Amino acid sequence: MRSEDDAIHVGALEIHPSEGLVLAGGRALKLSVREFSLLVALARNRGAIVRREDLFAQAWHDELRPGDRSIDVYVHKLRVKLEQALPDLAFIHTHVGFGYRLAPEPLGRPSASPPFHISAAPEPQAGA
Amino acid sequence: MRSEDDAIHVGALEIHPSEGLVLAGGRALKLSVREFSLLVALARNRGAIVRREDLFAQAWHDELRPGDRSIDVYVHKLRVKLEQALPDLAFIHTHVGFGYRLAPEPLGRPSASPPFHISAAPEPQAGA
DNA sequence: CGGCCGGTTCACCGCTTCTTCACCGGCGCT
DNA sequence: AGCGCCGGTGAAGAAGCGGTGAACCGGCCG
Repeated sequence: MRSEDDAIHVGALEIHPSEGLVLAGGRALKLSVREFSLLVALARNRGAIVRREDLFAQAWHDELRPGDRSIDVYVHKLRVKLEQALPDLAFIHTHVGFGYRLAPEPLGRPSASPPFHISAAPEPQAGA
Repeated sequence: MRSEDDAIHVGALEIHPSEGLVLAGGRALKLSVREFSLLVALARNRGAIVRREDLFAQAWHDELRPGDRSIDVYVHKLRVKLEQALPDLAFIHTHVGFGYRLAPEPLGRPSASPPFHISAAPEPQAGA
């Protein structure tokens, strides 16, 4: 009750950066420190595409070295846990060559009427 | 007796901080002073993740020294007594790297049956 | 005086977490 | 068609953190 002032809401996700707590549909998620940091970094820029370097800087407090795949691994871990908590929504979206974007979108086609429009994003949906 | 104003309810737990009394499913628990203080500290922040330093400050009224494992030991003692009183619920949850959280949750993995209701606004946030 | 009880500290151990590697499929480019 | 870039994913290995039983201590009560 006291910790809602700093909560970030992303769809059914409720993130409390200062507490290390994430509620998914009301249920507490069990995230590791890294997973949580990464989610917070994405959440602070929710709706926008965040570059890998920025994510690493915000979540690892260090500089991303070439060849480091840590972010990919943790994005995957986060996706797994989020999907298991909220199976009907996709939260973390990949923008190849740009970075990741956090937003609650229904599975399947996120393009019926996307609230976002990316100017130069090459959407990989063009079926051959 | 009926000081309900200061009673903290956590699932089947009923905690009376000012009386030193804890009822688990109606039965009184026999807790030591430390155990009780720790439980109260957790209960006052129920649902939230409480850092070890904060728990120690609230329950021991002292500053947690590095390497002090007292909290771990007492969390364990509490878990044993709580589990023996209410075998079907887990109350104290560990969040590695963050702290502990008090909340009644069914054993196993929280999957498709939330222990509590949360009116998480399922906003598809499409409109805009 | 001896036993009991609660609190603290210690030691060991198992699970969790983090990092890195390897492999794969998709895609654009040559 | 072949190649290289990029991200997805599973796994291995090492390190960190927390769980747990027991020893150790001091106070209290019988």
